[in-house]
Amino acid sequence: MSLANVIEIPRPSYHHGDLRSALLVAAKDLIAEAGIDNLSLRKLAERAGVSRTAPYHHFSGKNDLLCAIAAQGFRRRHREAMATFDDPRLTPEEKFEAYIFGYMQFAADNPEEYELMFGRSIWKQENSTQELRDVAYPCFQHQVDMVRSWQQAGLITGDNPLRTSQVIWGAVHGIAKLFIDGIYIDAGQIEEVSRCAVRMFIQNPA
Amino acid sequence: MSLANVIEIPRPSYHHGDLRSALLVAAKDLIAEAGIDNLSLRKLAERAGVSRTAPYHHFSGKNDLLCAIAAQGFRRRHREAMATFDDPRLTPEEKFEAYIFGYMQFAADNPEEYELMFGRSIWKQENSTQELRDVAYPCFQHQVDMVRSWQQAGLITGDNPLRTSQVIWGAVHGIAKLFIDGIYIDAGQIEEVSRCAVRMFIQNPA
DNA sequence: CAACACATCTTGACAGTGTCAAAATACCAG
DNA sequence: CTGGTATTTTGACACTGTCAAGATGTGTTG
Repeated sequence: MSLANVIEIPRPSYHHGDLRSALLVAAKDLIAEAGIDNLSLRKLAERAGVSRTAPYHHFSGKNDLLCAIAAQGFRRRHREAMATFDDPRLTPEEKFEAYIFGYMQFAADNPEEYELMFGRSIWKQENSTQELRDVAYPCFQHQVDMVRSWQQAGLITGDNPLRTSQVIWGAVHGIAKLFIDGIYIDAGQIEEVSRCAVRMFIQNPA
Repeated sequence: MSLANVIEIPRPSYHHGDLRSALLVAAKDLIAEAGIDNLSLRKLAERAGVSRTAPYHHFSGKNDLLCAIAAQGFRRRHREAMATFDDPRLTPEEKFEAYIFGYMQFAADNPEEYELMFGRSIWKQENSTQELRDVAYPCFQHQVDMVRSWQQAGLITGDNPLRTSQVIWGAVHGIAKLFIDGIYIDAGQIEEVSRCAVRMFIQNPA
């Protein structure tokens, strides 16, 4: 049993073996294949080889399932971000650049998953699961910590790390969204836009 | 007959009087009341007092209707942006500030409409209507023109106006999205974040 | 004025969705 | 083996968008 299984699969279950994680895998496949809109509980159940309402014994509803998938995405992104930020071979400036480019890469590589992770459906009202919040908030906090370190290194301006982080995150998030949604920014421009963003945020680029 | 009617209502029709614009009005009401997800063609038809399939004689489908509503939003936002940018009493710096704050205000005042205008549903694939593109693209172009003028005034950095515009627009768009979707930025922070964004983008803030 | 063409609207229908209730099945502890 | 419980299934309901076919109103033309 691999480490990934320990993390993703909390309990082995009875009939199916482990329907819960099987559903999560099938859901990610469906999303990657044909987009978030294409994911329906019924198709999902059919692909997993179970009845339409079987998923309801592992997720309280569709929203619950979506939150679980999004939580996986946040975990993965968080790992990525920490890996590059903790790389001792990189200067603060290289780390900042890697953060921006890494963020855009993540969004470009997993557009549908990104759409879900930051889509309003799982966040608006009280839709977000406790699990999702527990996973996502540290991810958000890490961005603030990174920004604070860049400020202390004199790399970027701004006094309040939280506000500065919100602006920078807003920028990468907005660019990613415009790109993913097919509004105004296309694939060929994404790298140049990222570079432009890095230049604009770094102080004294001379 | 007001100017608005000349713009919004292309043709008076037969039975209902003008079902097309009545549907657009009812749709905007429904969206403002209970969100984009709450808008269904059937509820819409019922509110307009017609049968379920009547709207299909004025819009080719739901996507077509959504595009038409979004187009109205772009027209309104474009008018707003032009009005403040063409105000001769404002300095370039004041115009830039007014643009950022005006953008956030528009998003905050019409969250559901904003969600529709920049939602992926009407943009991805080939969903966008010709009318929508004809209205939105000049709106996008205007942002580039504004950025160019701010660059020429030495207010903001960056050589390529298009790239710079994409970054700045990405920033305001991303902040607006994070706020609207209820992720990490709440109503009390929005003004401070906007101010922080202005400060970060303006060159030599000393 | 009558008749035709056409725009407009309605009724009926179909496949698809999320979700609940109740019945059936499989598993484990006693 | 037996009882209880976790798991799954079948049936059902209210929705959704959309199409086909028929009915009705409107304007134009002969």
